[in-house]
Amino acid sequence: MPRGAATASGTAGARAVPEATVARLAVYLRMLGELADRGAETVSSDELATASGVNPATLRKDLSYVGSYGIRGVGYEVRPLLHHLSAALGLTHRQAVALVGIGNLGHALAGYGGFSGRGFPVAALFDVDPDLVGITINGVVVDHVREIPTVCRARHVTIGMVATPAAAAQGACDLLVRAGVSCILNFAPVVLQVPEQVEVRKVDLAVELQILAFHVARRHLAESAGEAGAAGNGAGDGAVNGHAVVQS
Amino acid sequence: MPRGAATASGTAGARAVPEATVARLAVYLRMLGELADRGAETVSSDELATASGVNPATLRKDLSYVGSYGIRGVGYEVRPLLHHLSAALGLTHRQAVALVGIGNLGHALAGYGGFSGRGFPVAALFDVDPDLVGITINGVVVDHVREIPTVCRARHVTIGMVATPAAAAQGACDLLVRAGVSCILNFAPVVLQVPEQVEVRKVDLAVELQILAFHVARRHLAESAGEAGAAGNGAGDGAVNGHAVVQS
DNA sequence: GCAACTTTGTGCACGCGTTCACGAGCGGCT
DNA sequence: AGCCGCTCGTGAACGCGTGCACAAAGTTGC
Repeated sequence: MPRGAATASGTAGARAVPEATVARLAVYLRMLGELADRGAETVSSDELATASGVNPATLRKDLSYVGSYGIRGVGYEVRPLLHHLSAALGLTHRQAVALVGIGNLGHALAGYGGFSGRGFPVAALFDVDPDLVGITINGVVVDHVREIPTVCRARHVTIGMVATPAAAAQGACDLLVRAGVSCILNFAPVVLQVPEQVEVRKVDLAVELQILAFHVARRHLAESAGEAGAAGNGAGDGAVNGHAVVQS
Repeated sequence: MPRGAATASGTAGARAVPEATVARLAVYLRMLGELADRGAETVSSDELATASGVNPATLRKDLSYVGSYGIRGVGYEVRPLLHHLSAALGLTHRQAVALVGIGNLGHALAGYGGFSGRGFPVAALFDVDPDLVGITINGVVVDHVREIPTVCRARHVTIGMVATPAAAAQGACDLLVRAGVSCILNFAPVVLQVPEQVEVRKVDLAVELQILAFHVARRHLAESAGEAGAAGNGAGDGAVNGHAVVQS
């Protein structure tokens, strides 16, 4: 990590879009898609914000990061905003996705319609198991992991997903990196080591459950211990602090 | 949201553990498990932090939230810390999990060994499809969604997972809430409406990919625009700004 | 054409989370 | 036993993200 140097200001010049904003923009995009399907012409920031589960001011600020196309007194035109957001999120070109690890989770991901339906066709599948290599899932043939560099380059894969067991994840990741993949979505419960240019996002289902388990325990604790007065059915005092819904 | 009143200090008294800290504690716990399997006796905050992909200071502060059991000059004893963290995260009792929606993703989640292996046995499965109701996955029979309230109560389910299509998610969520489930992990691409006491976490795979796509696009942009020198074959410069790895 | 209402865009402040830096305690060595 | 080196625990500062509140701008009604 850099010390004090380069206080994030100098670099590109284009105002960097915060990570959290990018995540929300993707949600807005989906909501806009639904609105467009429903035939809506315009949306106010209030409507779109409540539908997305965020504060209206946050939404407006988020949209302002990518340049504002709203009409004061009216709201946002659904179709233009949808296209604009798509462009801002880099969805103008379909991004080919490679998936390594066709186990339990991998198989589901390979068959998941939500990816290709939203511009992310799963273009390559890999595993080491000889019984899996050669089979076809959703029209894509499973190749051996050693083919990752050649196949990924040939099919212009830009995003990799790692759904292997923990022990194999780093190796799969290394192969993807060697294939020129610069963004990786990691489902394996390990912290991947990657060169600086490569971006990794981690989705850890067991951790998600543990976070919830913590809240269950805390709730039980607070409920059995402290509560004396009040109905205890949740609302009211606000003893236990603030935000009930996280909706990360 | 409250204005100035109750500046988060007065409340319960027990220092509230930040959400982000809880998420990291779960990661530390896993790493400690691996270390214990490997026969390690002690770990320093530096080792555990790098293994978990976080700053050592952050790790120490995180651990201090749940009471510190470290030994100055030595580090942390693996086994005691592991037990202590398990207790702090509410893993002393196994939390029964219910899964609604046995589609592509749901089937994989039902068969995923990582849950029951880490203290979260999948104790109930639900769907509306008559072809699915009655079949057995990993020793658990799929029940009809209408059975959610009775079955969940009978099996002491504390955590619910929603893996239905978007249109059915809210209904499934409502049934889980009525069954007394207070924590829900939502895989459907909708913002669930829940009463205040219920906590929802969202895992949205399409959004994750879109976030990565954004970074791919930004990288392409920066690379084609500004860059003049360098090989461009992947390794090397690292000119593009700051943090490459997010590992959320 | 003017006034009033509606809704966007954004400067500002608050609070949270992360990181640094340093004091406090513990083990090992002489 | 005393000193030294190592590592934890934590107070303080920085930076970021969020939410409020208000000005700018456009639209509708008269």
